[in-house]
Amino acid sequence: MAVVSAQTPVLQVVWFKRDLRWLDHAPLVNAAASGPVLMLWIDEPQMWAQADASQRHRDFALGCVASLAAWVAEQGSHLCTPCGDAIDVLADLKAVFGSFVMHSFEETGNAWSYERDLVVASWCRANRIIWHESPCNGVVRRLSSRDRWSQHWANRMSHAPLGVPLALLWAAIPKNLSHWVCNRQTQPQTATGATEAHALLDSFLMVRGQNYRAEMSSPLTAADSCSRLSPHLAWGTISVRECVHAVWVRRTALLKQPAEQRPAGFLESIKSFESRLHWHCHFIQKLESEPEIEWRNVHRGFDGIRNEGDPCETEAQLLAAWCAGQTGYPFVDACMRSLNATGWINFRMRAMLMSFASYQLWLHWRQSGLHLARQFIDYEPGIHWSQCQMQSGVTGINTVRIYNPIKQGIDQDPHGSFVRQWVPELAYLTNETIHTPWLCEVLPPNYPMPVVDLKLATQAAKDAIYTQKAKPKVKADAQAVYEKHGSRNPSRDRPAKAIRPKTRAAPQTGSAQMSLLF
DNA sequence: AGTGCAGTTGACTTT
DNA sequence: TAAAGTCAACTGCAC
Repeated sequence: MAVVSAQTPVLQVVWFKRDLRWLDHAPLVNAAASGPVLMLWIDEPQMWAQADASQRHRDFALGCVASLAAWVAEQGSHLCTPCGDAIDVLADLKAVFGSFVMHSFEETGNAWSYERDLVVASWCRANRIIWHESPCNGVVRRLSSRDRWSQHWANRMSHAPLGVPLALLWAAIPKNLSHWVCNRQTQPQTATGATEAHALLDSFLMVRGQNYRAEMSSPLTAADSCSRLSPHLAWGTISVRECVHAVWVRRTALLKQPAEQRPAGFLESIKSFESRLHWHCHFIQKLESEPEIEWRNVHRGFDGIRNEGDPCETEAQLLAAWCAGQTGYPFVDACMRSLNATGWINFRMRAMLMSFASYQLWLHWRQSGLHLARQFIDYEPGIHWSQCQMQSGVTGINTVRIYNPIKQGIDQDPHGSFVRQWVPELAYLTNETIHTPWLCEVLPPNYPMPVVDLKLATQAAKDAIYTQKAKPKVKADAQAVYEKHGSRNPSRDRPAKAIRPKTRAAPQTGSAQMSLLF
């Protein structure tokens, strides 16, 4: 066995994955403290070939990589961005450097990335390479119980975000690896990366977020009033902890102002934003604890209620209409077309789109979920698949929420301006008819009739889902899902209601624990 | 002035 | 992050 002298500087490889930043980056700090650092991002063709990946993701990620590369260049080194399988790249590194220590964040990703990390871990073991993985945001690896999860999260957030390493010694990149060096000329010139993330956070907390709470629900206002940090959190150009600490700083500043000078609603909006940062990790934790969430119902008692195989002809047509924004329901179509064009739509509309596909169209969430995954620039596997399952009613622990697209349209887009923008063939209709064009005397040309009857389809979906939910075995098994994944955070629960006088005794609905779910 | 009543509101339950 | 239905309290108004 070779004896490595204490003086031998061992190469420290920082493997960047979905953490394309230099601030609050534990692997970078740890690497810098241990030896000469080589910065690595691997362009993995297999990753981009997965069913949930899209060019849109790649464009965003490459922009962030370019921004990271620019920072590394300013620091006097180079970001290595080889293309290929991680194993092959690591083998090349070993061939050139002999040995190294690798640092990265724990990744909670799709099945492909999970498998890849298992292969990398086993390669590291076989090749005597030490791989240090740092916890990512509030997600806990090998979590034994959900009971104390909120405390875990609070503890993670309580420490100040890490700065740039005080001393950074760069490893020399040998000539035979010079083709790995990121050539920024070939990267897209999108303005993105950590700098943009911090600019968004700042403008949100100082200005745009004042009416976040009130304006996040409508697609007319959400685009400006929401933080728009989601793709940055997904690609790690900013950490959740950086956001949380910025929220605390802003809240302190607001509280210092005399109440009458304080911008109305800002504190409430910031509180709402902070709770969503908590949710962010809460949902990713589900995928971390149960990777099968990506393709299998969390509650197996809902297996088979929808077609899990290849879509039949009717289903394929419904799915295609939904994906293309051609369902005949103007608000659904406007939201989908807007999403397809921009890569983003607000949360409530995402829920409505998913609800429509899952209930009125009765499509399995995996099919519709893949379309959304590819469209969302901010696709975050843990959040996405948890949400898909929730909005399809197959978790067993969440309230069934079936959205009415006509009501949502009237509530969130009362003057039809969002519909007019994205469904121009309906632009000439009046406010009164724009959400129900099939009721017009003369049908709008070039716009489809509803692909399903809303009333009938909604009723059929309710019957099916509630029948399933009411089965004793399904009810009983929901408890196990709750134990594994349910939120124990009481602050997310509705406060206990005061007992109203003169009413009959309120019947107990569900267990005390179940009422803690959101 | 007090009563009857249709319509509204809000809290709560069911699906 | 739902929607629809139920029930009781409340409101405005006519007698």
